[in-house]
Amino acid sequence: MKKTKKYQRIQEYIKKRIQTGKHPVGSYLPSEHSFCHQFNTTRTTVRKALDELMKEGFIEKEHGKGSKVLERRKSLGLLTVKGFSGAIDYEVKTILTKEPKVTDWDPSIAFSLTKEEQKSKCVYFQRVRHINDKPVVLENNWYSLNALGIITPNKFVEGSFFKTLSQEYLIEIMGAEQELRSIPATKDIAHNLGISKGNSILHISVRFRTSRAGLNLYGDLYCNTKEYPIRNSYFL
Amino acid sequence: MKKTKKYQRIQEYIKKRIQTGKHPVGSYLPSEHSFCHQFNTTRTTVRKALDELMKEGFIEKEHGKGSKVLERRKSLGLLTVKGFSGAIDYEVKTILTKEPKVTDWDPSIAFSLTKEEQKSKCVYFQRVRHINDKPVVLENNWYSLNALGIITPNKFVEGSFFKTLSQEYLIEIMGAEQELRSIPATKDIAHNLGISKGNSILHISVRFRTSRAGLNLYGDLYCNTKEYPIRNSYFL
DNA sequence: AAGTGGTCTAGACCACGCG
DNA sequence: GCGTGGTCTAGACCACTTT
Repeated sequence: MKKTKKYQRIQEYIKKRIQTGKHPVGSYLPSEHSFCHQFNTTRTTVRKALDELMKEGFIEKEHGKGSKVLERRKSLGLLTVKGFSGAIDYEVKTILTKEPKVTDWDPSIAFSLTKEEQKSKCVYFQRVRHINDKPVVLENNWYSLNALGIITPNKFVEGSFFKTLSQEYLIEIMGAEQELRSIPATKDIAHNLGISKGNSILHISVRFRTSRAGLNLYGDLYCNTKEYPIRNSYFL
Repeated sequence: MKKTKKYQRIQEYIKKRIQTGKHPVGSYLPSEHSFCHQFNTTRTTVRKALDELMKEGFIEKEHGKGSKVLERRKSLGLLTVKGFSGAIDYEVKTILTKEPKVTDWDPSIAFSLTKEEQKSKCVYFQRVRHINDKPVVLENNWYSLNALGIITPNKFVEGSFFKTLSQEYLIEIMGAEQELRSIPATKDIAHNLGISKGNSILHISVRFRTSRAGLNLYGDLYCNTKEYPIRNSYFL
């Protein structure tokens, strides 16, 4: 009857414990040996489970010490799974300019919606990211109401939407697609970012795919890159 | 005496054979079993070597069939290790507008050079990428003369600089850093891209780190994203 | 049925970090 | 010295693809 693989069950067990705070960020997991006892298996299998968690960015291993729980900030293209703000490596203050509310889908979304999404209303909210008290990124977010329901911002874990999804709903980001364009600022964008209409800004459209069936997160970011360019690094 | 790990030796052996064309793209590697005989080891070790090659993007596995050699096009941020053009998923024609030549370093490079690089002259060349016979990306490239020497474009493998590095020099890309800015086109850029001065374009500065000590590849890309936005996807 | 990769067992020894 | 993770052996059985 059981079809799931043993290493996957162990992997999911540990992942859930990390997501629900049983193993806080910075702490060490129990040793591989003790997992072997707990699950009546061998190190090969336990190590396979831990390898997968490492690939997913939940832990890192330290030779001679143990497996340490990481803040999940795995790079995903320009952005990170920790949140939209991850692309900017300065101190960022976030101001919610439009509270989450149910609306129709915005036709400006750069990706084609699934049939399920088209049948659903969507939840929309807007935020502005500030660096040194100057607005730098204007950010629109959408997701399907049917797939998740409305999440009120006062429920945000540490103010982060992605952290809330992971820790409260056990939803993880699985992948993303994005489009980048350089455009002149419209009057509205310019007003929000405190710049002049027509200034060059970076427009990033992104779709995050999640581990919950039918749930995608859509984002539309307008970045003033004049003082704070978007930076990131990659390693193979 | 021997310090290298067995799986690493197997990994390097197979990688070299892929890079030198002994296992062409699309073909299947010998079976895990046969590698076990060849290296007098067990499948665990062979599989570890193949796992690493999979992570590096050289192969993929097909259950019941074998390990297939891939065209190495692993995504690296916006770009790909196959080449700068990888960020644009249309048919791209490349025109070499300035042949590789030895010059001083351009102060416009967005990254700080290493001491070694500062002591060396650099090799510079410029290309323009066309889509549907329209110029879309203007690309400046630099690297340290001392670290590699000058590579003449008629030696480019299939016209690709990165393929040349991999197949002729066994140099692989290890990582990259980049900065993105939205800027108005200068007169020179506008001229090269056939647009008007002041139009919004995307400026990408990138440094690729390679497996050869002291060799970084610097790139400066000016992209007209009006008709062809930069697209990419990621999976965790 | 034969051959491939995927999972798993039950050990062994080594390299690293720390008290 | 002890506990940790890293490498490796020598098998077994399963799942998938092809003939």
